[in-house]
Amino acid sequence: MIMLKKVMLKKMGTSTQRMNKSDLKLIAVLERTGGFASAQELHQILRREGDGIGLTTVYRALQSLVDDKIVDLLRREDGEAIYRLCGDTHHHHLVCKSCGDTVEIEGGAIEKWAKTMAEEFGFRDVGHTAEIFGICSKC
Amino acid sequence: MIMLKKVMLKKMGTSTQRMNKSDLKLIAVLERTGGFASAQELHQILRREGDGIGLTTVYRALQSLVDDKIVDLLRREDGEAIYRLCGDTHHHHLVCKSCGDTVEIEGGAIEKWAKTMAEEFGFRDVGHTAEIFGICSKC
DNA sequence: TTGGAAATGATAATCATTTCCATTTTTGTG
DNA sequence: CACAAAAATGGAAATGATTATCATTTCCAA
Repeated sequence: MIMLKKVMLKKMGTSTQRMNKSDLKLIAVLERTGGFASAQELHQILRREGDGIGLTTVYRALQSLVDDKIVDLLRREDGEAIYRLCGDTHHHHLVCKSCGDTVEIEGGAIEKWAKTMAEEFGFRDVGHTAEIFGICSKC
Repeated sequence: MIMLKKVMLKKMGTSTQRMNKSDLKLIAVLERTGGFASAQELHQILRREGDGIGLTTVYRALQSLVDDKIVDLLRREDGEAIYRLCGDTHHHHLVCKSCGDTVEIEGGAIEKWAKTMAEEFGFRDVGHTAEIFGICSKC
């Protein structure tokens, strides 16, 4: 798994902490399933496969992966958290409120806007979040 | 209240149902507070003002306003539902990660970006969120 | 081997949101 | 005005995701 290696390197490089077994399991499932999945769903998948991992550990691993920017956290329409492996580039999302379909989009304008605004108000060390949601053409 | 009238007409026009007292109360609070608010917060505000409205009713009224597209439903980062009047020109925030100070900023570039992206991918009925985080000059 | 730190997972707690249901208010009609 | 039907209301309990607690287990360096 090329992706898995890349991800591991990324984490080892940016953090002093090692990646633990649970983190790896979660990454593997997310890779395999491809799309989004909630913590509950990921837990069920692992259980179904005979893994005795606890729900608590799933939440903890996901949280740590999100902190390390290895996994993206988004929200379903009902507010439930859903997770997905990040790509390497910083991107934003266009999410369908109805079917959950997601498109990764360019955010050049946003980067510029964030930078400009931060400068104007004397902020430093800035980051930003930006998401667009609507109804996709299929729905 | 010009806005209030406009909103009422909109509702009466698109629905056979009349707008009830609770709906009006919620709209009034949302107008007054201007920004976003969660159901719990709206309930507290009304209670604080001596209104004995029940939490259930607040949720019901908000749901109905959302159905009638009078109110937008968004999500906080933690998944809690937040509501705002549709058509409000909304602003974005520049938040200091250290002291919590917040500046309301213009988001013209974002609005345009969101619209462009949505069109490009065939999405309709779109909204967006965008926040900038950083360290302010005082910190 | 061993001592301590990190990881784990069952259970309980938390919190927003929904569901249920009995009561109250509103509405239309004679 | 009176009255029955319909709509609205709100308290309490249920639900479901997420988080906190804590005792136990695993890992690893010395």
